[in-house]
Amino acid sequence: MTQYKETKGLDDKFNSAAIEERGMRFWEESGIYHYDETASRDNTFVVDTPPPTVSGSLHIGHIFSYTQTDVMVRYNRMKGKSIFYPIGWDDNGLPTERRVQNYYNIACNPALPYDPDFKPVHDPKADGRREVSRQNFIEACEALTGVDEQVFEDIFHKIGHSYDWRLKYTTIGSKAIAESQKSFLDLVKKGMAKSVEAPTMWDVTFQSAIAQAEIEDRETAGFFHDIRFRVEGSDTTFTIATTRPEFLPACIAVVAHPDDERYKPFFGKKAIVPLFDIPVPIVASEHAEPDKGTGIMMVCTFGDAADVAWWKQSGLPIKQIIGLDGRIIDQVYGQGNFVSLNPEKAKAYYDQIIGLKVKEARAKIVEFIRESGDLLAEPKPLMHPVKFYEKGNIPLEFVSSRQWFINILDYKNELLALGRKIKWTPAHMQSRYEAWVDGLNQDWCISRQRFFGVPFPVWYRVKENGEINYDAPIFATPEQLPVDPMTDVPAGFTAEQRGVPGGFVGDKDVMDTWATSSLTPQIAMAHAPAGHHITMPFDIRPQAHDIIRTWAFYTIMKSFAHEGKEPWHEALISGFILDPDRKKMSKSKGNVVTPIDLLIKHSADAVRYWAARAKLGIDTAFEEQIMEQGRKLTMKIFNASKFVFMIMDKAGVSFTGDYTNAITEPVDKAWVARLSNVIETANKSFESNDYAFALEMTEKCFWDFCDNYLELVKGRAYSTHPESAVATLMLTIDVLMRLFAPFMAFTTEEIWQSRPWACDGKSVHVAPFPQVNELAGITGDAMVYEKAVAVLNLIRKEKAEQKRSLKTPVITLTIAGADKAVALAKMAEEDLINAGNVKVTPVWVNGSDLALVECVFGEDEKKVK
RNA sequence: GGGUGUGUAGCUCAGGUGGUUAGAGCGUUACGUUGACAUCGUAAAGGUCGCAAGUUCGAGUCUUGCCACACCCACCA
Repeated sequence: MTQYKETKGLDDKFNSAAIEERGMRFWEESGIYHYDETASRDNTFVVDTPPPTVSGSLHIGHIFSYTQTDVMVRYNRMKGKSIFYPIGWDDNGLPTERRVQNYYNIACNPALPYDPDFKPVHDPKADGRREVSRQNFIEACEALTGVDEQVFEDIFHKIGHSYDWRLKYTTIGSKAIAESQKSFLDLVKKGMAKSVEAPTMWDVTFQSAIAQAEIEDRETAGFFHDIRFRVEGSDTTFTIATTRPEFLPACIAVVAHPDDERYKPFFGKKAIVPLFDIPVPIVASEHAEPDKGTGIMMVCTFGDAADVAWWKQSGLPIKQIIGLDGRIIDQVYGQGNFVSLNPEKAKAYYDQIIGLKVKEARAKIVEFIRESGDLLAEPKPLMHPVKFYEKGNIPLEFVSSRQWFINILDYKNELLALGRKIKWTPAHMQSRYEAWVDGLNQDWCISRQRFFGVPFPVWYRVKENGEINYDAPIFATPEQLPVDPMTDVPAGFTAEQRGVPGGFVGDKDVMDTWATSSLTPQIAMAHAPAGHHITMPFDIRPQAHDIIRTWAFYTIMKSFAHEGKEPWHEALISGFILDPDRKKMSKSKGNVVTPIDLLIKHSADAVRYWAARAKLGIDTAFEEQIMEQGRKLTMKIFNASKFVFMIMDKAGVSFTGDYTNAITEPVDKAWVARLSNVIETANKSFESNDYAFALEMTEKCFWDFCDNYLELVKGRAYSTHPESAVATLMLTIDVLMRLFAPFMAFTTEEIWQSRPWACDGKSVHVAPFPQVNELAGITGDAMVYEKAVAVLNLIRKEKAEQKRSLKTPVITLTIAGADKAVALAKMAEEDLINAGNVKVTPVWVNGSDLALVECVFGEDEKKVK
């Protein structure tokens, strides 16, 4: 059996570093965090751990929320459950790609063949960015994430998180890829995934489609442009106010509200777009609001989501002018859909904006309409919300392209219903989920035009004329997974047929990183030992509230599609760490403290204490003082325990293991009743995920123990009849260490292993969490203890007020109180005499509240000397 | 514009089912301990529990309205 340490007893001085070393090694070697796959599902606590993104450094926010989960897990472990607590690294996706590109100075070119001899080298200064094949690029990603992951792993070990490291996975690992592809094929089979050519939100920087969940609004400065439009066949004009004049050449219609008297006469007629002289229908539409702008607006290809929606139902021609690179496309005005009453004039204008970026084109068009007199007023500045990709800094555009979509809009009701089957802590986080599902207006676009991600298990036939036939994709078979269509060959074809007429091509996109992350339960199960009994729903999903719309939502969606039920019973939503100015801490503000420094400075248990003090879902200020408080607490736990061990040693009591018969004094039994209350509260709190309250009550009880109970009984423990007091002290340490264990994982282990009694060498973390029935038969009337402390405090207070030492002897003492109170306090008379250094037998008299009637001090012993 | 949450001592936060003079830690000040304690204790100062009504014998705790802040969602001509 693994031994915790060579030496017996506690060190002279509290040394957190040494204790942490011992704990880490002991837990690792004894394998107490290993998942037991033979346990039944009922007897297993299953956690859907969030895999942290490893591109970059670990944030103190990770430490915060992951520690809260660890506390809950430790409680459940002590309740005797087998624990399935996996850990994974989310290394798939854009953040990793960008880091790898810069770190190794390489770029991915999927057209290149794999180079088995390529070795990535950290060389950011090298000239030119070397292009490598997708497989080589992925290997480079894996190499770098491997390094990053080791750093993360070290920190999680140091903070004492109790993952089963044997279950470790990465989201770019082959099993995770296989799971993602399996999920995709299942969605295809169920008719929920389809590939369509449609306008989608497009980021021109990353040149990829993105999903609704990755969009964020930013208040952006812009200008209103009042532009004159003519009504065809008359001199009548009207004014359109727009922030995006560059869309004039892409205008397909003009709309106003059907009840808008100003524009009613125009409906059915045509408007003439200035500069380009495009005749477009003037249409009545509910989605135009009379009181916004001038009440009449242009519909373009495509200014915003409303344009897209309107275009879809109108059947009007598409006039795409913005390309995938965010520049104006080389269209020929006067041809195809680009009709004009004056094609040559239109072409002359349009040709001048071809190839320009959107902003440049806008400036140019403004220049033109100013010259032509169609700009009716100087542009008016305004601030308005504009959609951005959350990681980008150029506004999104709607661009038509072929993408894979998952149908979510048709299942909103089912997804809401599943959300209601999950217990959310805090409960109000459920409304965030509901708000998000309610507000969904796009299906989930899961294809990304990137490289480091899960490829689609799909190929397309190449027609004899060289065109790609997207209508009948060839899907991989389950046996082929994981598959890379860029290198693997579909059944029935040979490698030589790639890219040739009559042959095939692979789908070159990769999946949205959430398409993989949303499968963390399935991925974790794929990494579990054979014969495991894990099933969905999992027990808990811990996560932060910012990713309810992504991770939580997508996981529920996938679970709905694949399992037909909710992915977890409970969602535990953690808050954020705020800096002292109440702002979310972020790297860009430079206010991030690295976790490793905090662990060294305050100790692991102190940082755990800080995290566990905060309730779930509550944003918490970053306060090193709380960590300092935690450090003092661990030290106090250590010293108090050491003191109890010392008392035991001096008292020379040989303990038989039977607390029930050993604890006989009323005041001791009363103290046990106090303990019993705390045990009940702690259990109740943990059951409702309120670990913070369990900690608070435990801590309160512990200080009470140190300040009062210990002071009361230490005299008796040194006396001729120490048995009851010593047994109670031992019992208290036994109980308190287990109550504290989920929080102060290291310190409690040190003390647990150093007990001179009942120490079987097993970890405190697999000892049973204290239960009230352990103390049945011992507890007495808690009031005995309370009254005794009340009297002791009267004496202490009197000494403080007289500015006398607490050791000052009392030579006359008369205490008044109600009969009942006096009777209770009297039961602890011996301890009161000891603790108060009372030299006489106290006189008890009848009164109302407990009070000192007479209290005379003798000479301080020190001064006498 | 809709929603959720928060508003308690200088700071960070507790305050179960409404019940005596509203709590803790940190910070400040003054004493005292320092033979378990790189500590700890006692005490002081500091709060109209965001504001206003209401229910109640009684409200920090329940109801309504308002104010401020944070976040989420939407709009985004």
